[in-house]
Amino acid sequence: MLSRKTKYGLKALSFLARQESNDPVQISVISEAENVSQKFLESILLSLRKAGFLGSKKGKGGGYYLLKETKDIPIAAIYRILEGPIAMVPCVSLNFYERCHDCPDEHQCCVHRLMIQVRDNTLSILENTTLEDFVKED
Amino acid sequence: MLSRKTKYGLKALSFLARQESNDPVQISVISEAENVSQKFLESILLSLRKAGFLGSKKGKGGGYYLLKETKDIPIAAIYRILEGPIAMVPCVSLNFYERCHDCPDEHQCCVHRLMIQVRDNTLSILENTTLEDFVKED
DNA sequence: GCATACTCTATTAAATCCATAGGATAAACA
DNA sequence: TGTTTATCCTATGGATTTAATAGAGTATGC
Repeated sequence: MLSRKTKYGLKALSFLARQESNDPVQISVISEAENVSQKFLESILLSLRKAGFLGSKKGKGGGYYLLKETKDIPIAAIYRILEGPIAMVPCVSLNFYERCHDCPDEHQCCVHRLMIQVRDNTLSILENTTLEDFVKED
Repeated sequence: MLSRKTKYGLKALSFLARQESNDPVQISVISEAENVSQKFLESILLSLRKAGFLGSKKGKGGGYYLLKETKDIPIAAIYRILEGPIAMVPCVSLNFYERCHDCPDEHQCCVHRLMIQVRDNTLSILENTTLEDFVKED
C-alpha cells in the first residue's frame, strides 16, 4: 500500500509541474488545491527539498519550485525517497537490500523468485514514468 | 511491503505443495522446515483453511493439507486473503475499492492513473503464477 | 521592523504487525 | 473410557509506523 505521504508528495510535485512559470508556490496553495493537510505537506516537501528535487524560498513571495526539468524526475526516485524500497521484500531490493532471517538460501525461496518478477515489472513502470507524463496526461 | 504473514503463508503452502502425498502435515513440521514461529503460523494456516484452501485434521496423525490442486491455486488469491488488496491505493483496487477523500475526480488524479498500470502488471503476474509453479521451480 | 513563509523538533493518537499464552475442542488409539 | 495429540480460538502485549498537530525558530522582502 502506498502511504499518504507518498501520494501527497506525488500530487504536490504534479501540481508544481503543471504551473506555467517556475515561480515559488506556497505550501498553503498546494495544500488547498490538492486537499491535503498543510502541516503534513510541509514535512513532505521538506524531504523532497533535502533530496534535491525542490528548491525553496522563504519570506514573502516564497514557496517551493522544481529544481529539475519534469522529464528528468522519474517517479521511482520520488517513491524511494518518500516511501522507501520499491521491492515488496527486502531480500529483492536493489537499493535497500536486507537478508531474510528465515531463509538459509534465498535463491531457493519461492517468494523471493516471485517478488523479483514483481519488482522488475513495477520498476520498469516507475523508472519510465516521469513528472512530464503526469502533466501530459491532463 | 509484503508482511511476514503473507510470506510465511506462501512458504507454508509451497511446503505442502512439495509433499509427495497429500497426507496431513503438522504445523510444527512446517514451522521447523520453514524457520518460522509455530504459533504465528497457526493463525495463518487457520485463515487459509477458513478461506477454503486448506483442510485440517485434529488429533494424532492430524495436520493441514491442500484442498485443491496446486495449479488451481493462484498466488493472487492467497495474497488477497493474507495481505489484502493487491492495488497500492484503494481507489484502484478491484476487490477492495475505496474512494479517496482528497480527490474530487479520481480519473484526473495522476497517482490514480499510474497505480492502475502498476496494479495491472502485478496482477497479471500474481494471477498467472500458481502453487504449481512454486514446486516446478525447485 | 514587520509580515510572510519556510524550518525544525517534539508530541500525539491511532493503527498495524508480530508474536506469545493458555485453554477449548476434537480425533486417534489403547 | 481415558490419554495423548494436534488443531481451534480468544486475548493480550510490545514494537513500530503512520498521519497529523503544535509551536517556536529562521530567513526574506518590502
